[in-house]
Amino acid sequence: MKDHVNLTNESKVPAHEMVYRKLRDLVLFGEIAPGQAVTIQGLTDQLDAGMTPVREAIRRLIAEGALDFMGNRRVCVPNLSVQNVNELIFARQAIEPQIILLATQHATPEDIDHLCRIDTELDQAIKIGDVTAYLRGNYRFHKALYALSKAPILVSIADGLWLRFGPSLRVVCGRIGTLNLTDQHKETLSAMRAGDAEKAARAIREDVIQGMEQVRHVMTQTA
Amino acid sequence: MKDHVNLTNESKVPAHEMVYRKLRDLVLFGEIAPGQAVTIQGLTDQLDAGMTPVREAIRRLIAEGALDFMGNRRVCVPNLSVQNVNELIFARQAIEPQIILLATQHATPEDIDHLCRIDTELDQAIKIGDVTAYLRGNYRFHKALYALSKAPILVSIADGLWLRFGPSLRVVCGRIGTLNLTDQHKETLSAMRAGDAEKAARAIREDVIQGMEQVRHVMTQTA
DNA sequence: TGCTCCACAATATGATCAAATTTTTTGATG
DNA sequence: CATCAAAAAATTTGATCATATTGTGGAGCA
Repeated sequence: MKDHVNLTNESKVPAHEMVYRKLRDLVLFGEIAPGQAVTIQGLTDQLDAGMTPVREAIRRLIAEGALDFMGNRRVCVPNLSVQNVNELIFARQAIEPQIILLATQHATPEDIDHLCRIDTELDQAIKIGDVTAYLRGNYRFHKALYALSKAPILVSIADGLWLRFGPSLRVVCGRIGTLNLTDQHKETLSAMRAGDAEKAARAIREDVIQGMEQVRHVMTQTA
Repeated sequence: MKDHVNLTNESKVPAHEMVYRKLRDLVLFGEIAPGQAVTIQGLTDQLDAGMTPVREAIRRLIAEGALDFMGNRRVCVPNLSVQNVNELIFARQAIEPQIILLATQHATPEDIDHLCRIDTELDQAIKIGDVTAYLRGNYRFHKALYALSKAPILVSIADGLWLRFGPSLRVVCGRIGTLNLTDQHKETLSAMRAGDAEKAARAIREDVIQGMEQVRHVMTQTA
């Protein structure tokens, strides 16, 4: 009688949560391109889920800024304007260094080892030019860093920002290639290992600004 | 012909949007106290709306951090910890001055007159000790300021922060009384009128820190 | 070009099922 | 016989779906 297995989940997570996560991933990693429309019925088919869970997931993503509610009941992944990118740069460089400052204060050597492993995978993805692996790995690196901060509100802000510029990162990679990507992960990690929170924060600020400047560069050309 | 008025709306705004706004107000102005539970069925009765719109509104508010999704499918208005307040202070003082900087650059004399009128109403509310009018007016003042910035992403972040500390402001007012409230609205406005964006930003930073310190003070005692 | 009408997609309702909490019942122990 | 605890029933609440309703964009026609 309990054999009605819920096809997609471990019968623990509700469907609307499941749909939310899938859709979030689709947007965050650029699998639904900026500008592309999103329909409720399209998603009920694509993710084969009911209509109610899909509706709820879309509302959540709209509230987080990952989707845009055009006036006429139409929903799509937003295109970033140059002005938007400037706001994102300001917000990230204002928030993330503080998160890393706190993270450094809480990080154990094991935590830092874990971060190093993620970063190594990242380098590998860059070397072989696997864009999807790079995007996911880069996000995973930053997320792991956030988790150490024990600062849920700041993290939720930073997460919301990712949802906004994430979709454009695939475009950026396509334009400049993974090999030309730079980051400050190594510098951040060595500062963290040394327990120098201020220095780690400065390194991440560099990392953020470098990355976002590349986005700005590409967006300026496109617009 | 369209005289089938929908009791609550102008037959233009969808029900889920209507429910969202009402519920948002209820939370933002502390009419649902921090810690208090929120049930779907309770809201369908209280706001007399269908189940689907209520569901979507709740999801949105959860995504914005205004409501908290406790594990067992239970939802409530979050209680702020001292740690949370510290995060909020940091985030507000990092973001809002930039918004006001941009706002000052776009503000016309008429805009500033409008802000002055709101601030006058605010003083009135303080004088007669009308807590609800004070809370709403204070929010209205900051919102009007935000609107001038033309920076939608930064504004949505700031708005999200209000949703988190707003519920506690009523508690703060109850504790220290409206007459002991201080703000830097006059200083901000005169700097804006003089076109000194930097000074206006500094004034708002003062305003934010002063206000949030009062929250921290009360929360420290309560916890 | 501007109008009417049609089809489709989104919105909203209420029913149904499942899970969780609360209350009641019952049994064991001091 | 009273008290407490564990189990079971009942009620409350959430999740999901099928379906009805409404509104929007576009096709067809003047």
